This record gives sequence, C-alpha cells and structure tokens, in this order.
Amino acid sequence: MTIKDLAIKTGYAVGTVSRALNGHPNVSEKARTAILAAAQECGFQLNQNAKQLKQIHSTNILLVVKGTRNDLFAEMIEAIQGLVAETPYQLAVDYMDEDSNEVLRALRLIPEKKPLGILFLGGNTGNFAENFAAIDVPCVLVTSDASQLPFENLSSVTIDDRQAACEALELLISLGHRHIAVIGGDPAISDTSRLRMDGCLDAFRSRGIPFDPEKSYRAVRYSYQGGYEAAQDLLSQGRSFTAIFAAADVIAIGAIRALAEQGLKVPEDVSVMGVDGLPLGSYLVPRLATVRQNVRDLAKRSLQVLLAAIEDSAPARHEIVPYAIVQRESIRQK
Amino acid sequence: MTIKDLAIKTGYAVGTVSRALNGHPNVSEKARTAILAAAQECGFQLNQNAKQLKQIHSTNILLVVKGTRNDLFAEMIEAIQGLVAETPYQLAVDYMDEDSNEVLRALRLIPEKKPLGILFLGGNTGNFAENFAAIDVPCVLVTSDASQLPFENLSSVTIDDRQAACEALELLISLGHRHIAVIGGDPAISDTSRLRMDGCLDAFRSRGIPFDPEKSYRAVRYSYQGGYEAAQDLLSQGRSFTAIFAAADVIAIGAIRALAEQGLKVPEDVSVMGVDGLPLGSYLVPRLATVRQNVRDLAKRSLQVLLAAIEDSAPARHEIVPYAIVQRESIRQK
DNA sequence: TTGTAGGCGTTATCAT
DNA sequence: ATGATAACGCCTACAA
Repeated sequence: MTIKDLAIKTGYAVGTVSRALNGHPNVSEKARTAILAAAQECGFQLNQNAKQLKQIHSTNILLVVKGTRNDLFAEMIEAIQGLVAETPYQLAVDYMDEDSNEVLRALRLIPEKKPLGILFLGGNTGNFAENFAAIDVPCVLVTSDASQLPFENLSSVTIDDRQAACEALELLISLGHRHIAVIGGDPAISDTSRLRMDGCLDAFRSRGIPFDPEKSYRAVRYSYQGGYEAAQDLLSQGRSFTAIFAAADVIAIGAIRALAEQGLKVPEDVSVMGVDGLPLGSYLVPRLATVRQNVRDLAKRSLQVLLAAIEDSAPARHEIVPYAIVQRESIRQK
Repeated sequence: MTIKDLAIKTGYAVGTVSRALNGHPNVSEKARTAILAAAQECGFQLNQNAKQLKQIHSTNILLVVKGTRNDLFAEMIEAIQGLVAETPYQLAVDYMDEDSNEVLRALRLIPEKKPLGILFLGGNTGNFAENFAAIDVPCVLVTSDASQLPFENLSSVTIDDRQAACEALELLISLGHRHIAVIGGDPAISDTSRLRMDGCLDAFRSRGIPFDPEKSYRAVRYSYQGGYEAAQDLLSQGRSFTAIFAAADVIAIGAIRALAEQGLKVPEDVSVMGVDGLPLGSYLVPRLATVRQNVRDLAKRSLQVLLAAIEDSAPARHEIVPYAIVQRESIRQK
C-alpha cells in the first residue's frame, strides 16, 4: 500500500494525496477528508524511508541520549516525549553508549534524519569544542553548560552543578559533619563530575575544613557497583568519615550497601546524600537525601530554548535551572 | 557525499561501489580495497533511508520492546545488543508504550524495516491471537509463552511464571508463613500476571492454606508506587499477613516502603519477596529475596531460536528457561 | 486546487 | 568482475 494506491482508490493524483496526508494548504476540504478517510480505512502509513530520503527539511527533532542505563535520562526522555507530542514536530530518539562521541554521532545522523534541531541529553564539552563546528542546526546541550563554547547555534540548559554540590556539602557540614567522604565521577572525563567535585572543594574551603582528595575522594562510574566498591575502599582505610556525599543517587545506594556490610547504619552511623532525585530514592528505607534535578523543568526549558532557536532564529541561550536540596532520612545531625 | 561521488572519486561505477561497501562477492580485491579506503577517508556512510527503501530483505533484526521503563527489559536489551553484535545482523530497537498493541506496531514497522525476524520483549498473547496472522517473518515472544497459539512462525522463550511463583510461595510457606499477601499485576490484562497469580494459588492449594484473593491479592501497575499503594491498602485492613509476595522487584520495593511507614521492619516483622532479580535488589538493605530471571540466558536462547528460524527455517519452538529462587535478607523464618 | 514528472541515494537486474 | 539503469515510495517544483 503506497500513496499511489491511495491515489487510485480515491481518484486523486499522488501529489494531492501527499499534500493532504502532510496537512499542506491548497487542498480542498473535500479532497482532504476523502483521502484521510481512505488512509484511515486501510491503516495506511507513509513510508518514513522514502519520506526522509526525499525531504529537504524534516519535521524531526533529534534527541541524542548519551548513556542507555541512566534513570535520570529515562525520566527526562519521557518528559520530552510528552512535550514534543504537543507540538507539530516529531521526536527521533537515538541512544548511544556512554563513552562514544555524541557530536560525531549526531553528525552522521544529520544527513539521514535532517532534523530541525538537536537536543543532547548529556554530553562532554570537550567533544563539542572539537567537532561541533560542522553542525549547523540549532542544538541544546542538556545537563551540561556550554556557555564557554564559541558556537552561535549551541544553547545549554543545566543546573549549577558546582553550586548544587557545594550547597549539599554545606548542608552536611551544617549538620555537624566535618569528615565527609565524596564519591563522584572522574573529573578528568566528565564536566559534570569536575563541577560537582569543585563544588565540594568550595564548600570545604569556605568553611575552613581540610579535605584531602587523595584520601577522601573516589572516582567511579555512575552505578550501584561503583558506589559499592568506592565505599568499601574508603572503609578499608578505617572509617574516618561521618558522612558520604555521592555525586549520583545510584552511587549513594551502592555506598549504603557497603556500609551495611560493615555493620554501619544510615543515618545513625553515617549520613549519605546523593544527587539526581530519582523516584526510587523516596521509596528507599531510609529515604535518600539528595539534590533533585527537576526533570520536567529541565525538559521544558530545553525544548523551549530549542524551539525558539528553530522557529524564531533566537540566539543561543545558556540557562541555569533551579535544583532542590532534598533533606530526607538518610542524613542527620552528627 | 553519496556512493555516486565515491564512484567518481574511485573511477568505478556505483554498482561496484555498492557491492564493495556491502561485502558482496564478485568484487575484485583491488576494487574492494580502493573503494573501502576512499570511503574510510571521507568518513562515508550509506544513507539508511535509501538503503532500506530499496532493499528487499534487510539484514535487520527487529526488537520490539513493550514498556519503556522496565529495568529487566533494559538489561535484556543490552544483552541482546551484545549478542547481535557478534552476528552479521543489525539490531533495530523499537520502544513502545506498555499499553499499546505490540503486534500492530510490528505490522507497521515491517514494510519499513523489512526485518528478517522479530523479537518481542514482552507481549500479550491476546494481541498475538488477534493480529499475528498478518506477520510472516519468524518471530520470538520473550517472557511470555506462545505455545498455545497456532502460528508456525511464532516461537517463545520464557521462564515458567506459574511454577516460579508457586516455588517462591512454597519457600515462604516453608519458612513458616501462613498468611501471605500477594501484590501482582492485573491477571485480566497480562498473561504473566495471571500465571504468577495462578502459581500462588497452586502453592496455597497444595499446602492446604486458605487464600482469599479479595482480601489478600492486589492488582497494580509494575511500579514502586503501585507496590507502595497496594501495601498501604493491605495494611489499612489490619496486618493479618507475615509475608508479602510481589510479582516484581519494583513492587516489592514500594511495599517495603509502605511497611516502614507503619513501623514494620523487613524481615523482622514482615518478609518480602519479589520477582525479576534486578541488580538493584542485591544492593538494597536488606537485600531483596527474589526469583531471578537469567537475563543472559533468556537473551541468548531467544536469539538462537530466532536465528535458527531465519537461517535454517527451523520450526517454531517454545522454550522454558530456568529461573533461580534467590533467598536473601528480606525473608526469614516466621 | 490539482496533476505531472523528476529525483532523493541506494540496491538489484540486466548486459557486457 | 564491472557498468548501466530501472526501480523503491515519497516530496516538490512546475504546469495546468
């Protein structure tokens, strides 16, 4: 079943059928209803291969997701899908490995999807600095800051990771903790990890608390196992800390497990705080204290910025959206 | 950059370029290396739209995933991707809403992707009974049993959900529990839910333990919140049970939270057991007892069955893969 | 408003 | 082994 068949069936020409199906103007009401009805009847669907092959500009917005096993991104994707559904655009989601180059990936996808704009969920500014120049459609980098990059078509929407980490640490400090271990990502690899680590250092410095990264910082993958192993390692040096700050909720969960295996209770013996605000955290016992990224907000602002760039040729913007310090059962006064 | 450009650049005709790029026979070694080198040099990539538009048979295997937010499936997808990477085939993953019709979805995808075979991750046999007849490529339904369906091109690979639930219940019973509440999916909607519920009933019956579904069974969505609300509801009727069997780990986690809010500890006051064997479960405190579905096994067998059907025209098979009862900290002797 | 026809980049079928 | 060429299904000028 092709539009040619539909044309024969309805008595119109393929051009008219195509226009009707795509909601173009210059189609009589009569033709439109007849064609749409016929299409409906046979469950007809345009062949996307042919469509995208021919189209100059698609009506696609491309969502490039870096990291397939990331609960925060999963939530965000759902939110973005919901929002895009209310627009005349189509969302094409592309999942990629956490350690491949998202910009190069986008570059290969562009001639195929011909997107009007691209949303990057996660990304490394280094990759952008190196390869983004070849991309000429409006883009938004979500969850990282691109304001330092010299690209006129690259916006960004993120929380202030550095300040968020700093504020989380300040909460722990204000609860009386002085010896705080930090488990995060590798600051050499991920911008976010570096910023969150810097935020921690800011807090220690401003409060005049000494912090030796060598002894109290561990760089791991954002995973349960990463948090688990890091906490084990920290504990193997003797428990000098009364609190752990984890740069992600999943890390915190792994760390809590490691503590439990040493007979340490949360929060009685050690306070633990994460980042992200995953739904899971509020079901754990104890509920996990965290820095919540407002998923809906992040999604909404990102799409708004992108659509403004696409529809109104608005210049690039670099937005900081608010986060929320969520004080819950896993932390307490020392 | 198209194969036409490549043809000009290398001095060969487009046909030869296409054949070389696709590893067809009847291409001289000289031509192949020259063309591949040129392609490499310009970072050339075939346009998938054009390719799939023209191809009679693709080299695609289609993976239709029902439910976007399902940790078990996420694991399985990863496993399948890894396995397919070792074959000459390409995996095309399609995610869909939990409550849309996976068979109809596949039906629309076929003319576009022209897959050699389809793997359904999750699915409702009702939908298959109704619409599968129109699909003529080999298919495998994973995590549900299709042996009762009259289709020669539909295989299935699953655990024995009924026996698994029964065995889990028997474990709880052998630990001395007599009043066990069950939280599962809606047996009217999902095959898996019905089978797991039936398994529970089997266990109660064979042990001569009375069970009133009205009072002790709750049907919810497979989510933290579903488990949480169901447990709250059960508790609101007074705590007559000493154990909860949840038909999914996520449900169990939600239920544990609800128990905690009533001051009930797991496993001291109530034992809780789930199903799936998510990695998360082994990091929780207490570690979650569960029925583990062996993801790698499920993935491997499914793909083997599909490839046998594709490559050797093997008849449909209906495989039952083993599960494992994982006794962990969240359950104990009553 | 509608019809016609050319071409998007590729594969596949012919010849050569 | 290679080259030329007709599709694949659709969109989009352009003509009517």
